[in-house]
Amino acid sequence: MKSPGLNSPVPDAFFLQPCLELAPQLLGKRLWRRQGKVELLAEIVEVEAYLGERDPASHAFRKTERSSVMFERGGACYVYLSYGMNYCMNVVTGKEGVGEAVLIRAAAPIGALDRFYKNRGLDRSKPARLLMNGPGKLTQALGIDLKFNRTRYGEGDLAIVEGERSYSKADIGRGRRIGISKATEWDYRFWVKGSPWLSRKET
DNA sequence: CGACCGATTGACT
DNA sequence: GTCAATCGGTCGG
Repeated sequence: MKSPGLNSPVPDAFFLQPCLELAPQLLGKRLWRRQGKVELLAEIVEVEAYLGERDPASHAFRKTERSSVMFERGGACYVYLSYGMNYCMNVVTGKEGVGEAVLIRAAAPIGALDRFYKNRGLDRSKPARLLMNGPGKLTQALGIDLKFNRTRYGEGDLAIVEGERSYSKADIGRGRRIGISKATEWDYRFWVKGSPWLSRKET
């Protein structure tokens, strides 16, 4: 039996919650993306929370031109270029003026995989788990780039929509964020326990 | 304006 | 496990 509202956009109030409360709730939600005539879906399985001025690892630690989108009203999309090579996508959370966002690190592809392989430039002989098991791979698979920065989820060709289920605390793993050099001890990463689509093996 | 540095990835030992 | 690619953001001079 399917959940009511499957694949319908999440309500606006969802984005207004505090970042650390919202982040685990994002697990099981889906990214919806219309790319030309094709509609793409992927279920979020791994995220990281980035707070504002009290989080040295966050781009919003200082309010700059780049990070200003993180201070917008929850539901904004923050995309930035990482290492000059990959795009990373975030869900801005909280009320306007609060500089918080959730980085989407990994997702499970839903439906036909052809477009995902094509967007990734991956040969079909490669395992599907390589399609979205990292923040840069995820954006590439979905065709997300800087054009989406400062747009709002649910207003264009990109949305966060309801999935088939939400995960309880027992189903969610929690640990340190990956790839940062500051505040490395903070457990702000959340993932779906046992998912084969994570960016790395669970430890 | 020059220098440094990443919220990463893929190729390679 | 190691390491280079690559470039916009940020900051110091």
